[in-house]
Amino acid sequence: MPELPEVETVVRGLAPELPGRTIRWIEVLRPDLLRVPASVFEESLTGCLIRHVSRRGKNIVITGDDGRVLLVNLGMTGRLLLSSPATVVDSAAHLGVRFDLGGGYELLFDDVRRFGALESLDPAEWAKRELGLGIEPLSTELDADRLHALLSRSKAPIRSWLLDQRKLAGVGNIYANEALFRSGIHPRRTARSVNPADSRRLLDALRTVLTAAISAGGTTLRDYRGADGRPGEYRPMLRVYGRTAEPCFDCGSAIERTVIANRSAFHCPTCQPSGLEN
DNA sequence: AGTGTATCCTGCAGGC
DNA sequence: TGCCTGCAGGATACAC
Repeated sequence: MPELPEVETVVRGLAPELPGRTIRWIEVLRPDLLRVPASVFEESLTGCLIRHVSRRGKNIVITGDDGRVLLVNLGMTGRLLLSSPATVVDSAAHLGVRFDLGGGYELLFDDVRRFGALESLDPAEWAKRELGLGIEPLSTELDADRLHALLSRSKAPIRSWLLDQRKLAGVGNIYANEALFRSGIHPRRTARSVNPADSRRLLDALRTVLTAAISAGGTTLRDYRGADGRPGEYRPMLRVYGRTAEPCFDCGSAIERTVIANRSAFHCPTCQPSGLEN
């Protein structure tokens, strides 16, 4: 599911509500969402005073007063919902973990497919984990030159490169395909074939798409919801993702679906030449 | 070392 | 109606 804009939307929904609240108790209904025994998870977080909510890549980072981090990855179908006295959530059909925050507030992790994960990390573990994540695409530390330098080291298909969280953190299949369309780059071209001018356009396209999607509250294909339970509204703005055989908005050619590394890729055969024609 | 493939899991759409 | 196949916003253990 959830890529950077969706996770950012969840974080923005939780950030005004969670800090200052304490995790009173935790109920684990689906232990396979954790990487440690439920008792260990519960013990490490019960009593934790929440200080801060942020995002790193596709991860929701909930930091406690002692620096401990509750790291939430939504996987494909995960939802992190805030139930409050004013807005009671009763739609969690696949509830996995429930955090009681007192005062009628509950943080609910709901996940149909259970590809999501919740982890409790001490500051050192979190610092180590974060080192493994690539640069944030919206960070000012990333510019076209740096992106080009990173791309030039890989002969992986550019679509695969964009999905690799160790290189760039937060981009998933929807926005990778959308950004490649907008920058006129065929998804199967090698990363190192992307020249400086391409890199400039790709970075601009990534930022345009991610920023617009955040403004729309993300893209809901089926399962995604914000912390308030509302779907995202970016779907109608998608230009290639899920539009197999439909006309390209720019040139009218039929959008093609191919498979790269076991995952669908969508592109316009006219607007995104493979570079292998001649 | 750096890639692509297969797998985890459930639900839904489409074909017959 | 019902069965079957394929497909889905992700991450990761493997084989090459």
